[in-house]
Amino acid sequence: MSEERDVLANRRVKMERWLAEGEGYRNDFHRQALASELHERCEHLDKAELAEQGIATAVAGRVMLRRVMGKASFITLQDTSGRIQCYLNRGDIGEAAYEAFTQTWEMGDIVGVTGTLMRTNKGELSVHAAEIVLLNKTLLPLPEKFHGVTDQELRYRRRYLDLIVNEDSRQIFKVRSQIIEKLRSFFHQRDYLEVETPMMHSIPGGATARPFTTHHNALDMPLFLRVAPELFLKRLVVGGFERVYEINRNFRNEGLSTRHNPEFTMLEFYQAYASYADLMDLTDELLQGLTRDILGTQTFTYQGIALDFSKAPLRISMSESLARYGDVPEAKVSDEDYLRKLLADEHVEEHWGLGRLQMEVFEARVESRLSEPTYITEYPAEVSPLARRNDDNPDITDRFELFIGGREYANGFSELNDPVDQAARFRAQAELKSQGDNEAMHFDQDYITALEYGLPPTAGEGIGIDRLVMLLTDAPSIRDVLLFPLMRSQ
RNA sequence: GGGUCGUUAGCUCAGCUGGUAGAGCACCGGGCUUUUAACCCGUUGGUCCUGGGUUCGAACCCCAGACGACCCA
Repeated sequence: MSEERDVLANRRVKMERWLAEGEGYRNDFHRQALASELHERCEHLDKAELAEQGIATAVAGRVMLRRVMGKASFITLQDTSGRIQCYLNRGDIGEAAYEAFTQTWEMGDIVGVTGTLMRTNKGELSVHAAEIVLLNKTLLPLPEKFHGVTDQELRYRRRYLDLIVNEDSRQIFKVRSQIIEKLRSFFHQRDYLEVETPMMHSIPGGATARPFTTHHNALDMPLFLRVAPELFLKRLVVGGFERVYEINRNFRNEGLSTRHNPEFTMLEFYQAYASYADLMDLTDELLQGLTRDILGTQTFTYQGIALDFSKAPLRISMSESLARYGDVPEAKVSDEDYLRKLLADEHVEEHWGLGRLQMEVFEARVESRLSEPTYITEYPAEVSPLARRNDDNPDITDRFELFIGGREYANGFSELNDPVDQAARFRAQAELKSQGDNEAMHFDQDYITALEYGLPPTAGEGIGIDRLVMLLTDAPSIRDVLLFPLMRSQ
């Protein structure tokens, strides 16, 4: 391979030439406009009007396209807002600058262009350059200019390349930011206080999930990355912050899939003097507002599944859902032996009671069939260690989960505020843990103490933000909505 | 953990029944003063994922492995 023909060596040579002959890494170029601003501002101006007005501007960005035609050239710059074309004419910018452009500028370089706005014969808005500046060079070539990066792994591992090249990907993360902004304003409008609670827990709690473990050296103490903020948020309600929410990361030591990343973002919110039914109403409002504001419509498709958020989701109880979607005869819904037989192919523990069996059958046979938005209510107490028991039936709780397209999006319930019952439920969880269930909860005495000071009647809910972003951006994988998804190290 | 598919030039991809590899873009040289993935002419560029095996001969067939995507659990 001859040196001059080697792409990488060539770029190094040009970099050295630029450092030797150019102005180096300067940081005094002042951009006056973004690409999108110029397009908006000049939308209604034709070629003659632009020529007459001679609007001066300065743009900066990365060179994405380059068309050299002898003594004149076009380059297409990309900035955070979009793309703008620049017209470089040797007579206008001078022979030396034009020579530098043709000899040392490359695709991917970061440049500044000062000039006046014009429209080409074909009607494209362009900056007619008076002065051009090379602000930084790329040592590595960008991906192919038309196809970009299509290799999924490379898109995840080198997200910056994906972002440079794929507008769709940039759009997903802009929408993600908008969604989070909307969520914050939704809760602020309703007098919720945004709080941050610990990510490092000495006793992991708030969800049945396996935690990551770590260690604090100075205190010589084991610590766990949180699996949920729930128990801390309820301590705050005990403390008198009657409406709190947190948007932050949770960590669960589970496998990776298109729906699971070990760290993921969760919204949790708690409202005193509210019930789980109030939160379903609130969630309806939230989703209707989000779909309207983000998508501009309440009917859309996710991965080909038609969804309609203009009407409130169905609300049906778990046992009802087993009969309606799970092909469980109504008379058998509470028949332990029958349910156990249904789960013959699954992992089943001898000590599981009716509630756990119903939950397992639900997950195996019902969940994936809940295509249109549906709340499942009346979860068994056995699988809901933090939820308030139902007044009419102590074996079930005032809890719901929201399913859309066969996937869980939200989990909410009236909070268990009876410290004696909560202690008993913790003991049951600890017993499961001692039997080898590493997803079971620990006994959290400090949380019981907090409850003993009195938690007002409260309802709380968690919504997975990543899944919500997937839903609203029609993304097939959670990795598409995480800037830097966890990847096996190379 | 199981199944399916994939891995070929810097990038995006072809490559037939097994006969030792091609295109476009990028790069290099030349031409071109309103182009649009600019164009035209001429070059250059390969650990065909890795290791075995079959064969006169393997990118291609077989075995094992690595990595990835998707589906299932």
